[in-house]
Amino acid sequence: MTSLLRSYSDDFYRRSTLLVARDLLGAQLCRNIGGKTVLSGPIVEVEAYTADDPACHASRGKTKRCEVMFGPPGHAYVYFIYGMYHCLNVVTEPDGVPGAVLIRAVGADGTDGPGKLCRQWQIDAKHNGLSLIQPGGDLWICPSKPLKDSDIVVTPRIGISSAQDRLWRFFIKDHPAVSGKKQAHKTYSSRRK
DNA sequence: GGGCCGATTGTT
DNA sequence: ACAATCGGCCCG
Repeated sequence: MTSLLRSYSDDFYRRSTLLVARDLLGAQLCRNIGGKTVLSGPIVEVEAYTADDPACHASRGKTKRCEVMFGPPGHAYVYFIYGMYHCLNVVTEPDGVPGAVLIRAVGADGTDGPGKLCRQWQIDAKHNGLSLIQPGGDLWICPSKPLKDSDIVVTPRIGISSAQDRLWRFFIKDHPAVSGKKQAHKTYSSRRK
C-alpha cells in the first residue's frame, strides 16, 4: 500500500465546494493523536454547504462560529451541535468566500455519521481552524485514485429543513459505512443540472 | 438577559 | 416519535 504521508495542497480546496465534495470521496482521512497513534480510512460520505445556501451556517454572514468558513481553504471547520456532538468540515473556495464540505462518514470501524466520527477520532473545537495540508500533522487528507461517477450516489442533505431540492449529499455506492440508507437517491452520473 | 433551535444519535 | 443536552444566534 502507498504511503499515507501525502496530502492535497490548498489548490485542491480552492475550488467549487461541489467539486471538492465529489473529489473527496475515496480520499484517506488521516489522524495522529498524541504524535503517535494513527487512524485512517477512506471518506465515503460528504455534504456541500455554500454561501448562497440557506442551510449553510455562513448564509447570513460571518459570525464567531462560522468565521473559519470565510478563511483560507484547506482548513478544518469544526462546530458543536445538539449539546453533545462535533462535526468536521473542510473549508473550500478562495479566501474570503465561505464554503465547506461536511465529512459524514469514513470507512473505518464504527465511524458512520458525523457526530460519531468526531467522537471516536477525538476531533473537537480545538481543531477548528487547523490546517489540513500538513502530512503527518494532527489531521490531514491523503489523495487516492479518483472514483468513477457511476460509483457515486447523490441525495438531498440529511438533518436540514431547507433547500431539500439540492442534491448536495454524495456517497460511495453500496458502502456499508454510509448513514441514512433509507433515503431515495440518484446516481451522480445521472444528476440533473 | 432570555428563549429558541440545531449539518445528531440512541432509545421508546 | 422523542429525549439528551448546551452553545450560538437573534431579539429586545
